[in-house]
Amino acid sequence: MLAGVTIDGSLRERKKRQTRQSISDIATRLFLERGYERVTIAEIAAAAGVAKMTVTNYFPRKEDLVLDIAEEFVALLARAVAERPAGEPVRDALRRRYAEAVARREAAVGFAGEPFVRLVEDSPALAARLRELFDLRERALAAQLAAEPATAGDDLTARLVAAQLAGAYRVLFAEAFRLIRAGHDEEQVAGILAEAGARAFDLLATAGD
Amino acid sequence: MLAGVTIDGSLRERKKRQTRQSISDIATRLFLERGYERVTIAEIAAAAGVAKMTVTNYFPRKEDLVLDIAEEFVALLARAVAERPAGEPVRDALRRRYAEAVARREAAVGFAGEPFVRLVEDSPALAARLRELFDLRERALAAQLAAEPATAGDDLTARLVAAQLAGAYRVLFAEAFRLIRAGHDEEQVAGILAEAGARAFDLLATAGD
DNA sequence: AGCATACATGGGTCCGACCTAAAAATAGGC
DNA sequence: GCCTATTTTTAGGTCGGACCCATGTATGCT
Repeated sequence: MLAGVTIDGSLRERKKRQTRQSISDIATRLFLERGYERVTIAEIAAAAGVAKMTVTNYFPRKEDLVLDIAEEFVALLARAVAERPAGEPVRDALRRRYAEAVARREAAVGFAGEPFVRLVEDSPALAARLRELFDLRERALAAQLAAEPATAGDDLTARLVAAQLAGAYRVLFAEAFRLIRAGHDEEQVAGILAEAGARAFDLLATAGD
Repeated sequence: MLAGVTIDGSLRERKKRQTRQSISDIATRLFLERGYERVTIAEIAAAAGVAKMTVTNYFPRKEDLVLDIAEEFVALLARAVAERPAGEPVRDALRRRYAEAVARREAAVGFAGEPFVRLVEDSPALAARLRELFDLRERALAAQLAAEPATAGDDLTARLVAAQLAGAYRVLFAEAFRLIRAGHDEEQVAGILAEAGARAFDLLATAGD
């Protein structure tokens, strides 16, 4: 409790992770088979062999069963800025980080299987949750920029710059989904996005520093 | 029917508008009194003296009862671009239109009473709907830009530029809400926004043309 | 005036979100 | 190893929003 780090190897922790993973896997399978809105929480619980409330405990909202990378997704840009080498302009750091994410086929920039892409884009609830995540990402970046020496104190400018930069990432994410839906394979998508990313960041004014 | 313009003075049309307006007014009053989530559709229907389904017929989603300016809100930017004088750069048109909207205290750029602002921002459902409207606004602008001679054919660039421009409007809208919540009166808000708008558009690269 | 259309009604279903009390499982002290 | 405190899971329920249907009623058109 005090030493809250009840090591993640404890029986309790392990079982929790197992239960969580099992629920998530079963839910994903059902969603891909039949579509997001046509699977109910009760069905997932039944299929996973747990109580309805257990599903809700692990995933407060149904959308969380699908979009389970929230933390990483939201923090991506703020982290890239915070961890950049001293003296590097913000825009350069984000351009670099984007290229890296594409090279690594990271989900946070839009890499996913076609069925998953369709699942998310065809469901109003999931699309709404994705918008919310983009919004949180932009806010996190704005907070980080406001804490930077260069922008310090000027919150409005920080928010404006964050909107420009996060906006580029968001459009590129949508482009990734579009390409995947159009049937391009991962390698093609990566190639096109690398070039699109370069163009996107060239378009941006040298804002931030 | 064929000459579908069954003039809006017909009895049927008038009654429809009355019913709609009456439901909307009563709903707004209840929401401001008790908060969005603590008023049910059934209560609104009862207070308005109509059937539950009638409320649903006019306002398919509960959020529509509050955010009833969707069409105007969504079209604002695309329209400003479409209707600008020949030869005027896109960015200039939007800068001009923003100043005009502020001068006119238009709701589409964030002018509203403080209770209304709190109502919207404190409700997850309404905040989500607002995000959706911003998204639709950006898409409408992107579509308009893609149809412009200068950007024609390059959809990705159109989407990137639209994100930058619509992003500025979105941040300025949030700033308006923030100022209103902080207790500034309409005149103060207008003054601050006029200046903030100028800064926001200065920050943007000369994109679009 | 009469007929087709469109609107409103009431009665229902379904599901996600949430609650509560109690049961089951585990961790830690002894 | 046992007992107790804590955490996790369970069962069964309420509530509200979205939706559907058949029916009734009012309006517009000819």
